[in-house]
Amino acid sequence: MKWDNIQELPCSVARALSIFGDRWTLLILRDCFIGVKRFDKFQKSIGLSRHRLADRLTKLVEHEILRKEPYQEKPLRYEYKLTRKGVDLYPVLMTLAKWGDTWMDGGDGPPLEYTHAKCQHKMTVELCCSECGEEINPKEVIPKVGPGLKAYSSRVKP
Amino acid sequence: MKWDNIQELPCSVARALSIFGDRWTLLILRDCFIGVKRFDKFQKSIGLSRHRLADRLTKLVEHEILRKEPYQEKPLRYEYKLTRKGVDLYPVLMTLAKWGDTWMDGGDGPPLEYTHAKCQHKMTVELCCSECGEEINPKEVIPKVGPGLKAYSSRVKP
DNA sequence: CCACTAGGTTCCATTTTAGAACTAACTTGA
DNA sequence: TCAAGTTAGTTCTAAAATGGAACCTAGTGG
Repeated sequence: MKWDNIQELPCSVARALSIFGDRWTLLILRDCFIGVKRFDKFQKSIGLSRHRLADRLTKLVEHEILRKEPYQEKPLRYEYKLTRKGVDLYPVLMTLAKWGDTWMDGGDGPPLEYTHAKCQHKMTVELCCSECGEEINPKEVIPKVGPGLKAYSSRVKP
Repeated sequence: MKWDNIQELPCSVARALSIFGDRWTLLILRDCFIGVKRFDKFQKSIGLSRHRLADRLTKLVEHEILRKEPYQEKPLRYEYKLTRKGVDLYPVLMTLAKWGDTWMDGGDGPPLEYTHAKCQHKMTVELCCSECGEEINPKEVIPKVGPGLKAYSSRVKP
């Protein structure tokens, strides 16, 4: 299976990863959430080659995860901003960061700590049920075939 | 910057991605959560080359995200099981899946739907504050320098 | 005029990957 | 007993992706 075919699988994880399942894209998005907007800033912050960076930014714009907006004319310059679709990736980044904080801190504690403006406490993120609000235990979540998988099956072997 | 150096950055997202920020590893872990345990099942389910699969499984075992356990002797065969560290990746997979369900369903609806055994409702996952339990809005989370970043800075330029 | 900034693009050597074929150590059925 | 099947890999090679340096374009500041 080639990477380019992965987005056709009837799996939301595979489809999401077809866009940012590579070395650098999620680091670019992490930077977006901490306020980085310009080409050179991304490059210095992340340390990837300009070549790759240009490529990834273009891809993110194509997928409408970032939007290019001019911030000056003469010479015309753009900055990259998260769209709604991009902001929606916040839970992915935060759960990744929490896992890294827990398992990869090298004994030094988390690189960043977070405060919740609403309740003013130092916080971490938790995964909760949209219906009862309780914290999720993986064993208590039962996956069932949904409409997307049914539609796919009927197309593949009708 | 080479990929091999990424895990040394003082960033939990980068460190986490140094293990599974590639094309296939998160798909292997997704399969683990739906009960896949054996080499051939992974290969058929995901469609990556046997070569890559062997490589990724070895890496996941080295990082103690999976554990190899014999399920028969003569010939000796192992299966791969999630460790505690691996199970802790559940929120990452579920938030990825939710994003894919929302933005990449191709109009067919989600491939899988989930029921919460505890409350018996069809559910999605939400990101909540560990302290006040309210749903997280990215704008209300304030990151501050933590001990991990301080320790790193004092090592790099003391 | 010269250096500098910002945002790329081009080129090429090195790395990584995909896919097919091969191996090893058994088990099963005819 | 012997061929075929199962499971879990490993080896090989061509093709694709990557990293890094140099170059380009369109300005600004001195």
